[in-house]
Amino acid sequence: MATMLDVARRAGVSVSTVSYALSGTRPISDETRQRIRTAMEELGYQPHALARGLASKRSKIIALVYPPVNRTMAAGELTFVTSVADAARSVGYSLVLSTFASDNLLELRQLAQQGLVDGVILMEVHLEDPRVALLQELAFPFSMIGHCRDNDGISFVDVDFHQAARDAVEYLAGLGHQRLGLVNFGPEVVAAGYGPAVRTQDAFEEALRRHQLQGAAHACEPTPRAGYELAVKLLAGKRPCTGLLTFNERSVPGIMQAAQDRGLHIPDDLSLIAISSPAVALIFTPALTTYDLPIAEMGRIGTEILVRQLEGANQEPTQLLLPCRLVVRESSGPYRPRMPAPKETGAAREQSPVAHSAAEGGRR
Amino acid sequence: MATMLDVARRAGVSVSTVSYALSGTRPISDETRQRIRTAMEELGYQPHALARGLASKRSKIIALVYPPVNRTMAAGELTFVTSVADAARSVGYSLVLSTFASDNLLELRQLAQQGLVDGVILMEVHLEDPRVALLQELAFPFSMIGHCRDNDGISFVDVDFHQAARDAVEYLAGLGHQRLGLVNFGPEVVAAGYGPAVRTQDAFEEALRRHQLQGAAHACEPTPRAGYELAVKLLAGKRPCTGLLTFNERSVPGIMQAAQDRGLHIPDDLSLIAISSPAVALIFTPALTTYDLPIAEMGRIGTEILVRQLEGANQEPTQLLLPCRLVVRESSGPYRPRMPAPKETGAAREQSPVAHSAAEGGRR
DNA sequence: CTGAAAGCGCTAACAT
DNA sequence: ATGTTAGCGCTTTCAG
Repeated sequence: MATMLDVARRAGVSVSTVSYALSGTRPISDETRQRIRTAMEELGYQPHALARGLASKRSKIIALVYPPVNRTMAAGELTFVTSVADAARSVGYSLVLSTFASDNLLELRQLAQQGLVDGVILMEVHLEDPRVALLQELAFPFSMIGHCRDNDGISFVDVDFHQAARDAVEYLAGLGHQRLGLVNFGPEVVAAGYGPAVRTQDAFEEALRRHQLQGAAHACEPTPRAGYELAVKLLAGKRPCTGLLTFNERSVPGIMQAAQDRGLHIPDDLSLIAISSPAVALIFTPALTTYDLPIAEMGRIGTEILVRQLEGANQEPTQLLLPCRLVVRESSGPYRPRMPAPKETGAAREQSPVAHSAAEGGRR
Repeated sequence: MATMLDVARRAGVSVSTVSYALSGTRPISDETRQRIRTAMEELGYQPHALARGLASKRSKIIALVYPPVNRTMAAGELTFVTSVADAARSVGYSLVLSTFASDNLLELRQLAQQGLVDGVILMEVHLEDPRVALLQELAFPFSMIGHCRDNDGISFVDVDFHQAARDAVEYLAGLGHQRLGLVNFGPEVVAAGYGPAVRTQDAFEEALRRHQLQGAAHACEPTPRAGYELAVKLLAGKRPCTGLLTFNERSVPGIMQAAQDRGLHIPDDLSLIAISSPAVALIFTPALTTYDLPIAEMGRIGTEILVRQLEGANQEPTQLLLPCRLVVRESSGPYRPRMPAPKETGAAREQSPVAHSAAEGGRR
């Protein structure tokens, strides 16, 4: 590999001139610049990233800290990573991916102190996140995809789960649904203070109260089986849920299966709404009505706010809550009460609306 | 940040002693080692990755080159990345993720020449892959997840798609299916020589011939809609396909929907087999019979064979074709000919087997 | 507008 | 068993 010294010699200048020509940090005569450029091309010169980093104290590398938990099912997960990688590359940074767990502060400390990366992006953030405390203590630059309870001075981008959950409840209420359910993540995840789980649940319950609707949030492991078992319960009885909201994509197949097994039709008997990536919505039949997560955008913004911190002076932190857009597909619709009908039988369809709408107070 | 010199001073030794104590490259007395260790702890010393890399000419970083194409739908995609990251970390390497396209040789050359990474792992490999030629020309260490037509001297790990496709045909034949279809990727992908697409198709067609079965491979974009449209065609006519194989996960929802719309029951009327990750299999109803892709294993092995190359002397290349295990779930079963029945009607079920089994020659 | 030279923090001969 | 020291390839004062 040709070094900067090789280039300098060939161009008949000093190394520092080459360096300055490369960085543009000081004026170089056109002629010199041209000679240097030529020399570089002839030698196929590539600046050495480590040497540059060592000398300048800035590696131009950032890390994405992506703990192996709570990952959503589908296209979304990789999208986060690639959107960050793309965004980083477009501003001249490399991305290293770190997959250690959220409670592995040792690895995080190492990452921050070994000089490899200039800053990190935290994912899977919890309301109280020990990683944040550590990074602040080390005064190490970081941004978050997600946010904590206390975000003083921290740059982050997150989805507005509160708004999404509230809107979803209102949307369902507007369709005439009176008994709703939130299919959340497992109990430990909520207990651990995983942001999306907690915020969605809080907003859901609050909206329920405000609109005087029946229903509750339910813990559910992120598996089709768990979704099935929960849905079986929620759909049983004479006053089953008719509207379900979930951020737990992996449970959706189970929920759908449970509905089908009970002879319930989506969306006629049950509206199902997911907070999810559009790609996931389409793999289901019927296609899911969703609040679309702007995943790629979050990745991009998370990167940008970190890089701005690294490049610019220490300015104000950027804190961004992105809205989720409601995209109505096939899994949601107006409340159309009827008797649950056994599979492959349409018989009960005609009479039930009356019975139910009377019982429920005859909305619509 | 404390440097090695700080440690040396505090321990009353020279920097080289600290360095050797750290690397274990030469004998250090227990007492000295202990003093050094203490000093490091007291100072919270972390070796500087860039300095170390610059001096030793080995950054202990590898790159995963993951072009943004042909990605499968689900858990699999991130699993590749995380399994590589985990494997790398476990042998003391960091992972940088590069997402430039396969034909972006400029970026690849840069990556290889800027001294940041010691080697790369190539993904989404094509039969003739220009990236391979470039890396060989640069004599830059690499391994592949996937493999080319000519793999002389190259270490790789891949799934044995040939075996999987052949086995799938034989499995379906054994169930009595006579008219099969392969739902492949889009025509450009096959034409471009994307390994899995080509190998699966070749093996499929060959197996069809050997077993004297009807059927063909069909191009299909990786979307539910394309899957739907293709399946509608394949399931139409009086001699529709009764067994379908696909590596194209994204098309599966469409295929299933098409079957359902035609009143076809899976697996009674149609067996559907996917070459896929287990996680994907379970999100469908019925759960997919699959040839399970050992994704995490591939990521791990791909990393290990690269690192072995980097650490060890230049030994023989490792070339590994991993088998896919058939996991029978709910989407495949014996050929049970009957008349296609309209939705929610079971009437035709009883009589059709007779008609069809006569027509097909009465297997079973 | 350009050079010279002192590091950045570490490794690895070369010494002893 | 340990110390000395010359780099690794670049950035960035300090000087002109």
